[in-house]
Amino acid sequence: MAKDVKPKPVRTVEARPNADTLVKPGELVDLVEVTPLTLADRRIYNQLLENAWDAIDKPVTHVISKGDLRGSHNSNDRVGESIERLMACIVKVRITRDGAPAIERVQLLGGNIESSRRDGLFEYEIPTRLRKIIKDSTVFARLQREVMFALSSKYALTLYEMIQKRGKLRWRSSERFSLEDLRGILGVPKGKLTSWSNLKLRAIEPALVEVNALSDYVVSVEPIKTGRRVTHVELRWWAKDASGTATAERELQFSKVGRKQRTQGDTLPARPGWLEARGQALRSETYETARLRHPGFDIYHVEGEWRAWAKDRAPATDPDKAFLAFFRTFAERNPL
DNA sequence: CGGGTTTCAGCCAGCTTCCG
DNA sequence: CGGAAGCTGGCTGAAACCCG
Repeated sequence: MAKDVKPKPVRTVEARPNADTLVKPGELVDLVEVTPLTLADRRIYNQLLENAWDAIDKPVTHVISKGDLRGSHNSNDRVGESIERLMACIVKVRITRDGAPAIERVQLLGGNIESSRRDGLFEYEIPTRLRKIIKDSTVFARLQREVMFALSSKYALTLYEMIQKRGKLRWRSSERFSLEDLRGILGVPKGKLTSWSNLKLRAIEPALVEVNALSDYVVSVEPIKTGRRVTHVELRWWAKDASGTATAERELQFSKVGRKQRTQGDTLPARPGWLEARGQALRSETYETARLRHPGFDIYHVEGEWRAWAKDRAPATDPDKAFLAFFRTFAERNPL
């Protein structure tokens, strides 16, 4: 550890959870490789981290009631299985050490004791090396517990964590991943979802729908091709405006029954790839406005028409307004 | 023809209901 | 009350289908 450190950036350890949020080290989100964990496992692990947070940097044994861990399941039987999976899980963590990239390997969970009483306590330790990772964190994610518990797809939680972490990074709002990295980060088991189409359909899209509906960020994933093959994706995100955040909060109050219908009806489909090739996406509010003003129209089709129309003209000073103006005339000329 | 998308049926986890 | 059985919906790979 270098002694002559410059002014330190915010460190994960300095961020304390409050009633509504819990904090998870940013580095843990970028799992390069992980043995498959279920959604319940991840939730339990986050609970354990939060519970230990006040003394996370000390070599002590933490204690939590098993009742707090079992979530909605009406017995403790699965807690033990989750704990075993967590202990067996060895993660490779991509870190920066003295400016150079490095890979660190560590178990998620140290030794522990599970009392056999039904309402018993669970004692556990955070591995030393993991504590060090937490201490060295320069990026942190603030996880809203309510959102975390509402997410139902196992990939949605991971995606949400990624965005929470990256959302704090003001100086960028997109990042490129190779498909292989993305599978690793999302925790897709080895050998599963090997084709892009299946990966998109089964992992990415369900996760996007949920995260967009329930978090305070809007997220999109665009495929990037090398030749004809999709080899990378561009992950973009931006903060929702106030009304979007309010909608997400309101949705969290509802039962999750029927959420699928509501969120799907409420979320714009992803911008198709062929449009991407013809110009940069407009602001999300613009699409939202267009959708509200002209319900029933295929927004991306109209955008295509607009791009074709505008191709030979001087670029508009305000493309968003120009598009909305074009949309109005288009809707008048082509009533549904 | 290569590659992406849609559809299908099997499988499994989680939840609810039933029964002792 | 606790466990077993049954149900439901999501996840999955494969195969059919579609497109440039």
